[in-house]
Amino acid sequence: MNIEDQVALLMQGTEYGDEQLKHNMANELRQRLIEAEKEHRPLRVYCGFDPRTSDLHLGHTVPMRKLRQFQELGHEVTFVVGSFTSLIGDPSDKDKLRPRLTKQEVEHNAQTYSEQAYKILDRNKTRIRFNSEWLSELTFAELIDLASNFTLQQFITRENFRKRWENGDPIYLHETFYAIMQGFDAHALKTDVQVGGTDQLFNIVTAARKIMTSQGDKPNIAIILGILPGTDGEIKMSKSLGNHIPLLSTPEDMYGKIMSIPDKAMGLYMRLITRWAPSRIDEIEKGLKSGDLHPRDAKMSIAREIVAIFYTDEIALAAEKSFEKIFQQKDIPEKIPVYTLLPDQTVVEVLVAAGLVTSKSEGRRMIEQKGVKLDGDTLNRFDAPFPHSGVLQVGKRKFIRIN
RNA sequence: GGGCAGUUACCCAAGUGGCCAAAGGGGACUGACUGUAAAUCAGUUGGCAAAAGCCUUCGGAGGUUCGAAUCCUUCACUGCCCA
Repeated sequence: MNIEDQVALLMQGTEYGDEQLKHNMANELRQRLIEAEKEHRPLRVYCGFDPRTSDLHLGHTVPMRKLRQFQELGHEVTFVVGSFTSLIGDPSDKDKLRPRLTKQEVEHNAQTYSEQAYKILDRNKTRIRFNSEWLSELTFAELIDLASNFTLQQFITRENFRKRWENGDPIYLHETFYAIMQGFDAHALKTDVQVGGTDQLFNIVTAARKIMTSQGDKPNIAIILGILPGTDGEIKMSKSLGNHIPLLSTPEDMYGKIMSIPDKAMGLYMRLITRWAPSRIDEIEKGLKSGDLHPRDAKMSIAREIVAIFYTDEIALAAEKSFEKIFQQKDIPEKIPVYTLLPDQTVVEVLVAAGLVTSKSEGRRMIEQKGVKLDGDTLNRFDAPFPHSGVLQVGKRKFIRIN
């Protein structure tokens, strides 16, 4: 791929909050690509991951997709596990109990994390490093030297610190070290490019580049990716906000959840998580604008593409068929879980036992709201004995076969 | 170290002795409408119970009271001010 096309692809989905900065980064990226080509070397690209969560969702895959694009263009990708950070423990989220992880836990999480990451990254082309390798070696004197590159004002004017400052939320001194640590990662790896979300803008653009410069390195180029909204289409995808799409969803569920995002979020989904090239995305957006392409069909192709990333093309197609059956023909899907009826179970007991609802009260509510159907007939009595075997539907998307 | 303010359900936030399972908003869920959505409208949103009702919950632990989210003591955490 020629360098201009590489730049276009690699800048796809980036969000710097400042056109000038975006422009500068694109230019630097172009220069660095030219340089690397002359030197017959790939770019060194890295992204850090916090191994604390192991239940990943689509939002976590955004930087991975970007790394994959680099891999496909022949560049060298390092997946850095933020093991050092985890060992220290981050108290900034006071609601969440964030215990220090042991070395074993970090390694275990890193393992499960990377297994999910390999759905996107090319396993053979990915290097995994733990940042405790170099961060644990730093001396206090070295830390002071690194820290002297920054002023408190730089931190306090940062939006996320400023907000907390204004709200009276705690800002711990050591939180400022994270930026320094991240910068040191880039220095230790001598990276050309660093990938991260908009929340990493400061860490990458300001901190990492400054530290690298101070250590005599060429500063790395920041690829800052936009935030993937959740199923509500507005707010950042996050498990705690309940708007996430887990990677471990079933294909049908994943497909359905993607279909439920509002139309306006399609652009970000295409740019941030599909494998599509900029030209293809342009084409779709033109079609949508002119009315030649129905938004529903566009969204269906996005859903199919995303499911195919985590499963296979065949499975994605099957998920699509199943979706069409449920929503367009109002039929039941082909493959659904099975629950075997026990003697004397009432309707609500079956709902709970089959895991369709989390409590009897919720089951009762569902029935009162006419959200429970057996073979298409709405069930009205939750205390009645379960009528007969058949297909039980709860809400729009949950089905189970009752034997 | 001292003084003051604060900690409420998934999140934000009201409530300052009984009418509080706890206002309001957001989110989530269900239904109607649709294109699957969005927007809009209606409803639900601690658990158990058919229901009346019962049980658990307002940072933790004790106490006062017929009765506590609300008063007292103490512990933990947070902020502000002073040192």
